[in-house]
Amino acid sequence: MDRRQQKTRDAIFEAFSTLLSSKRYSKITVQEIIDKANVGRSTFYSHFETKDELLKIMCTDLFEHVFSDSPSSENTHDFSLADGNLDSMITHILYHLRDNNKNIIGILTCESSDLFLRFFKQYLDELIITHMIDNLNHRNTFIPDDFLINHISGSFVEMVHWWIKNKMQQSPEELTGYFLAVINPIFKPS
Amino acid sequence: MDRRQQKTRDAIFEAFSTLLSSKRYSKITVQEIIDKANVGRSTFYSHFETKDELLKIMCTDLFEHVFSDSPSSENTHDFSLADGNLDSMITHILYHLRDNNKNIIGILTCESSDLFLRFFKQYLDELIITHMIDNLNHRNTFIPDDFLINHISGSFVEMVHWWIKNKMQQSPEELTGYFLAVINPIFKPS
DNA sequence: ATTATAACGAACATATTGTTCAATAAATAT
DNA sequence: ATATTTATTGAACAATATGTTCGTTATAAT
Repeated sequence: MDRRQQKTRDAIFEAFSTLLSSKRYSKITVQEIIDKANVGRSTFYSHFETKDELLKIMCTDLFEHVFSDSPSSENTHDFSLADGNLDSMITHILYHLRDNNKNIIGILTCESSDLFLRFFKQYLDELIITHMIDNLNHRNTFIPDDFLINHISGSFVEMVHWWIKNKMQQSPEELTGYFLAVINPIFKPS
Repeated sequence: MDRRQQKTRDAIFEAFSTLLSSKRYSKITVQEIIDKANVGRSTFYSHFETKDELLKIMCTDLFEHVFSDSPSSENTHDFSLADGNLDSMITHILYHLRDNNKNIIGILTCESSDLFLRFFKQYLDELIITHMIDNLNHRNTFIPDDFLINHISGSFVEMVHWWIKNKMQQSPEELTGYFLAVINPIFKPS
């Protein structure tokens, strides 16, 4: 990729992220972004069709980074709740979210986190479907699969939302513990 | 309240709701609202400062309607999970959401439901804090109260989101069953 | 019938969006 | 090193949205 392209792209990401940390997404204008990024108007529109697309691409970039080197992709397709696979996977994801200090600090700001978390949940849904399908099959409850999937990914996202809102005070390990404590009991025989 | 005020207010709510069911909130303009509601521009702005405020007021109206005559407000402050209080309360809320055919159909459309659900969760958080505080105290886990509150209200909201997305196919009673099946086990001794 | 108050609507300044295009700058290829 | 390709620039543009103002008209309340 042309160095010039990369430069403007980075500048736009950087500017957008900074803006996101200080004000709500809906209140940010393209004008502000290009002012802060110091790129021409036409340049912005040659990179991104709209502000929405910019956000989506930034989110996708982050997710790919977070999930690409996650333990699950290296090891196995088994997320069984018994062993520590799910445990380490969750911890890993949380570390990525917390320590990603590239362009993502802003996007995680609670003021604008809703959009990010909505995209994030879509990713999680698919992740759970492909990796936890065995767990879901080997249980005997009346709860539909897709309800359960939605519940797990939804709980995760709401937890991250709470975490961000609380300035990420808890360690990833702590959070993982909390999460498993509210999710695991569902699968245990009563 | 002056009949004229009520009329324009209703017309705006109605128009806004209709628009919400056909397109995303962020894409709806004040111009479209006043065109469809057939009210003057200055009239709109004498009622609502911004589009955001309009949404917030519509949501608040709905919540007050949903929660005002809920079982909990009549009977007791005890939401104990043992008896059927929580059960009937949840069912009641779900019925309200499903059968409210005033101005709310649009706002529940999945395309725009995020904002609604975010407001909704704020309400739920407070509801749970005031009504379930005893349940939270009488358990012995390492999970912090506010994490648990967030988990419960978050799970509820994500469930409603899933429900709306699936065109509300399940009955409120079914949904309540699912919800209790994923929440109750947390409180049971392992 | 009188008074008060809402709605109207046109006009206004301001801001944002997304596009176009010729000129300029910087990268890549030969 | 030179030529060629490609990206950026900035100004100008039409189109649209925002939020306000104010005199006029219509409709409630008393």
